[in-house]
Amino acid sequence: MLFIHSYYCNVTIITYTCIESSLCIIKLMKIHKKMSNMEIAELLRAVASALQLKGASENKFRIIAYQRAADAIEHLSSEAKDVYDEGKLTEIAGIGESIASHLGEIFKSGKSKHFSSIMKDLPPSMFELTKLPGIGAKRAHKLATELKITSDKNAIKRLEKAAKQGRVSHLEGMGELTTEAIQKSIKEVKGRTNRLLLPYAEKIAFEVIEWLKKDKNNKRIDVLGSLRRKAATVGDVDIAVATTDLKGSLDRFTKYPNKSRVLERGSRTASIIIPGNRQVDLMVTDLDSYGSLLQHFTGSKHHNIALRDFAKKKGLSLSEYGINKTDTNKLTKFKKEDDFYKHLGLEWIPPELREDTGEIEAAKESKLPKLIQLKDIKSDLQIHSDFDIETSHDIGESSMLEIAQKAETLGYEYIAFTEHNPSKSGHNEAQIIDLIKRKKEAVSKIKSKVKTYNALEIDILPDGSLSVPEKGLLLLDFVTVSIHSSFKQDREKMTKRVIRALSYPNVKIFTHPTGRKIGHRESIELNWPEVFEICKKKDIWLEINADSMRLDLPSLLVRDAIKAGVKLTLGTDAHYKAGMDNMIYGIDVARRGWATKADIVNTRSLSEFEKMLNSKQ
DNA sequence: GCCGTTTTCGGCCCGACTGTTTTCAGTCG
Repeated sequence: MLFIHSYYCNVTIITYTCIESSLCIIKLMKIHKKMSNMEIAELLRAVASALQLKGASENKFRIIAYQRAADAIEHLSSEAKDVYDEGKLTEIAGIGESIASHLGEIFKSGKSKHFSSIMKDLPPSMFELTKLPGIGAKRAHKLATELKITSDKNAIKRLEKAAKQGRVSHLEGMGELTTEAIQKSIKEVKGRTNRLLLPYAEKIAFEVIEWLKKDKNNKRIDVLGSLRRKAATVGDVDIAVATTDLKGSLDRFTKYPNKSRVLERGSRTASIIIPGNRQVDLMVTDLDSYGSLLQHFTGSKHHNIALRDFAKKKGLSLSEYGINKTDTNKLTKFKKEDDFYKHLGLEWIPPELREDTGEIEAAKESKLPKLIQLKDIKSDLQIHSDFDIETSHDIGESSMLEIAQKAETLGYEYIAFTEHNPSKSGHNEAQIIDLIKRKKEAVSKIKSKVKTYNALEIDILPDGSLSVPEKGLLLLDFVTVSIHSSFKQDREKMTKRVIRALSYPNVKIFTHPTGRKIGHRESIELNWPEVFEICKKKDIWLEINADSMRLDLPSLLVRDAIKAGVKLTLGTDAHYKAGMDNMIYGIDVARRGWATKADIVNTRSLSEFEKMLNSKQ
């Protein structure tokens, strides 16, 4: 795992990390009562693979249905088990009566007769082998049976050995090149960090784009895929180029100096591997079709499938080349992406919304939200200065004055200092109060055009009490609360804990509410509808933490919160002044959660914000 | 197996690339 702090990337300092590979920690697939969404998704994909082996005798759309169901479960904002308990599994798009009943059986009894019978005669190893790029169900099955690799334990390792011994190339339909491809795949999967955090993916793309820009025939260059949609994590880095010389553009790309090897090279696309076993893909086209290409490769897959379904009903067929009128077979090309959408009778849909969660219907009715932008932000509501408040957590590295000056350059009107509370074990109540008073005084002495608030980020203890006495809470301009311990409490206990914490006086923001650290720590379990209700009632705001490893609230919950009428704040959680530049990653999350300017508190002017603060319950 | 602006039955996105093939299968996005 790569872990680098304070990496300088052009205009901003970012902290980034690669995420541990889930493939390194191969979990054996077992059906049990408390299956997580990830495990269920894996199970449903295994069922799809099993069905695939039946070939022509199997309805291929049944296979696709299982794959879609797997995606649907994986992208849920709450645990499937909880949805089941509420009797709402079939309300999930992609889950019908049949799959819902099989999942129900699993949650009830820890077993599934149906799924077990589908996979009964198949070697468990094949489901491990399908995790290798280039190995689908059929090859996995062939390899597993012919090479007599049956157990899922060490399946990949055993395949590697067989390939080395030349036993793979003897199999029908697999030659030397297939053997080589398998060996490379294994090597890459072993060393692969699964998905990249957004800033790191942006940095890779930035460097490749700089290289491509030197070819004057490359007229337009954009990122594609999840990177363009600003997803929290990115798999492969995809780039589009509009050029007057397709071949020349691909040539330049495959000669990228910082590559490990060229993975593939066609007449319209090429892929390279860069150090870290990261794949970068290039798609080239002429200028006339650039809009269509951008649309196609921005995805998401689900958005495109839904869009094609929508087009088909109008007698149109979509591809990266343009829109084809089915009856006349006439292709219309698009230079600009918004013309592509217009041709379908839709508003241009911002990439962040392209996940097939209602954006096509909204675009049709011209009801897409006017998404928040970085320039709307007038404040950063979570910053840690170097004021020594004697906390057991980390303190900041920049002074209050430096931070205020930085806020001025960002054009902010106000900011909040939200250092962690003084350690509870090292101080008695009087000492905690004294430290808060001293901090208050320090804040009051800052000379800046920017209004500075004296707040704190206070621990929610395991029982839901706060680590600062009530008298201390009232000395602050406002209180932010968050969980920094006992993340594993069950849903009921955690919900009670959070609701108790939110009931203390002067609590205004629940910061990084899920506590997740992408690739390192799962979200806490919480009854979100209940928490939303309390927040709305007590006018407490939920933070979207812009730290790229947190991005918390996640975008799905952002959308749920907005629907529930809850207001949100953005905070960088900066521990050094340059960290305040990370606000853009919070904006990305907010946009993916369909947030408008009105939904985010710190788009308000200082006077409006003051009013909101003072309308305490 | 899922789902409904043509539908409770009959559809279900579309094309590129590779390898092992002589016209296609498998995989990917």
